[in-house]
Amino acid sequence: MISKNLTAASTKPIILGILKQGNSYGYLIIKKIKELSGGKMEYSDGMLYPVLHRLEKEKFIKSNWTMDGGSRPRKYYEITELGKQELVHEQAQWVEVTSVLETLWGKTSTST
Amino acid sequence: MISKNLTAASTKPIILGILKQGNSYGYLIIKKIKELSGGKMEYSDGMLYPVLHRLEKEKFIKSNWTMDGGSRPRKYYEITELGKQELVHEQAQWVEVTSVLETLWGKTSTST
DNA sequence: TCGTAATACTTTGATATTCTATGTATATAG
DNA sequence: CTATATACATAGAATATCAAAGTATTACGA
Repeated sequence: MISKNLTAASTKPIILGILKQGNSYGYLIIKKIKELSGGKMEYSDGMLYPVLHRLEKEKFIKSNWTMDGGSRPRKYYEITELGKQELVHEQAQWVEVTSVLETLWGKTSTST
Repeated sequence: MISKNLTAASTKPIILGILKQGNSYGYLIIKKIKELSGGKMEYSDGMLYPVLHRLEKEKFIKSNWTMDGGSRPRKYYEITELGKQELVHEQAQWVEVTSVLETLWGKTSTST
């Protein structure tokens, strides 16, 4: 299992990344994350929905209810332009930190 | 500046990584992180010391006071065997999550 | 030698975050 | 008709965080 901190740090870029691939809704996003991580990351609904609400409040995503004939209502989320910008920003930060870590890992592994 | 979440997620591997390179003490660790990140990550002392205490309590690092002639007392920290194992573990998790993100980034950038 | 800045470590507690638990409701399979 | 999966929502207990304040020593210029 992925640690709490790391989960927290990756939640935003993962959700935005998934939505950049195409619109989706809460329940499906949870499944997609589980699938993408090979089961290593698993969000409960109580964990994910509040994050979606926050991201929407911050204008990174927007939602609209859909009732595809027959199925029950779903709240589809879509990434906004602002959200795309934020994703780029998140990406840059991730690379930044990873680079610091790689410097350290590189140096620590020289002893073979 | 690096986001709070990402800072939180990287604190442990960064500290353990620095100490794996060689013993160090709080004040110097703060400076080293700032230097390594090109100023993008900056810990206040109030942020770092409690983390060191926690890591020591968890047996990932151990400390001993030194009084090199002339200079004031310093609490040097050293990584333990358990700490080295934990670092490997942290590293694996980081790679895991980065791989999920890269999958998403890869797919999102196909549109050129 | 006096004052200031840098070094060095510590702890408290207000503030913010998180996520568990719980609730609602529909669709579907058996 | 019942159990389970789907689908979304939120209160608030529990926890984590970090700014701020405190202590003390050394270095250094005036």
